[in-house]
Amino acid sequence: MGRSPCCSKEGLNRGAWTALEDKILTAYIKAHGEGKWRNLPKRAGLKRCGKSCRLRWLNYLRPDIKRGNISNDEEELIIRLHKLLGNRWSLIAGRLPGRTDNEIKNYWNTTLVKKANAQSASLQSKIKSPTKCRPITTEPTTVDQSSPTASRVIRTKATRCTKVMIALESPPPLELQVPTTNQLQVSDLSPAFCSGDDGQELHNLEQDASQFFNFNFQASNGSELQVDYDEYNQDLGIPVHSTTLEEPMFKEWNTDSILEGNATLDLEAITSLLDSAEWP
DNA sequence: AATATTACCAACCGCCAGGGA
DNA sequence: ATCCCTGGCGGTTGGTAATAT
Repeated sequence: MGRSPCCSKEGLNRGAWTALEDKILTAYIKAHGEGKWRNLPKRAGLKRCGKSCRLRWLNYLRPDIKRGNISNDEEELIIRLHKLLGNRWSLIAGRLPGRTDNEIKNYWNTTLVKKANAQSASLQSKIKSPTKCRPITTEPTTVDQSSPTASRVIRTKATRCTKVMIALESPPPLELQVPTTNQLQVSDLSPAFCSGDDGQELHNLEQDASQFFNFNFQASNGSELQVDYDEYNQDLGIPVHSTTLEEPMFKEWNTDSILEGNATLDLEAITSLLDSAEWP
């Protein structure tokens, strides 16, 4: 006997989410909170599997999701954590506020695997000829200026960021010490990369991290997130019910109210943990 | 300019663990 | 103790944009 599916898939929408579905899901969760995923689609009037709703919310719609490319610092952290934790994406993501396990998994599978392979190849060649040092080539950090509020179009398709636009008022880029080739090689073998003179790095990282969260998730004015249930339900061919989404429900929709007070990246603590002898 | 290939990422799938009945 | 439900996780797939030929 096979396992019963999480929900009946008949008549359900599949594939990319539409902007309207996103609005409905967002509004519903804002009003009723997360959880009860199985019942959520029916109650929200969505023709989606509950699992799909959960995934969409966690990976895309959550207001504390950090959009934009992975920074070099995050990348280094991912690499180090992956070394320690393996493919425990949720654990890794838990140490990178605003990043989802899916995003990190994708990033690893598409980008870092190649770098890791290149590194190991480099390491092997280094062992054969120790004088040859191949530094890790890090791609230039790009800044995706398309915040969730920057556009009303909710992109659900894969988008590649190839053009970099840096706003004049943007904070100066992180002045991280670029690790020397030797340091990288050492880090390749042990989690001791961050030991030593990285106090300033961590300070900068912390500052940078706080910038991630000090912005206000632009509380949508009611009209922008207003969901026309009637129209949507008619489109779906389901009975119209009178769900009213009150505008005030969006008033406190910002990261300050959603994130915990200490949600800023405690990279220092993370690094200390990684470097501590107690870490397995 | 057209076509083929590659890169990327959102979404899906199946399995598993924890908790409640 | 057992069963069932729910939520969560990691692997994989499919679609599309970008790039190469």
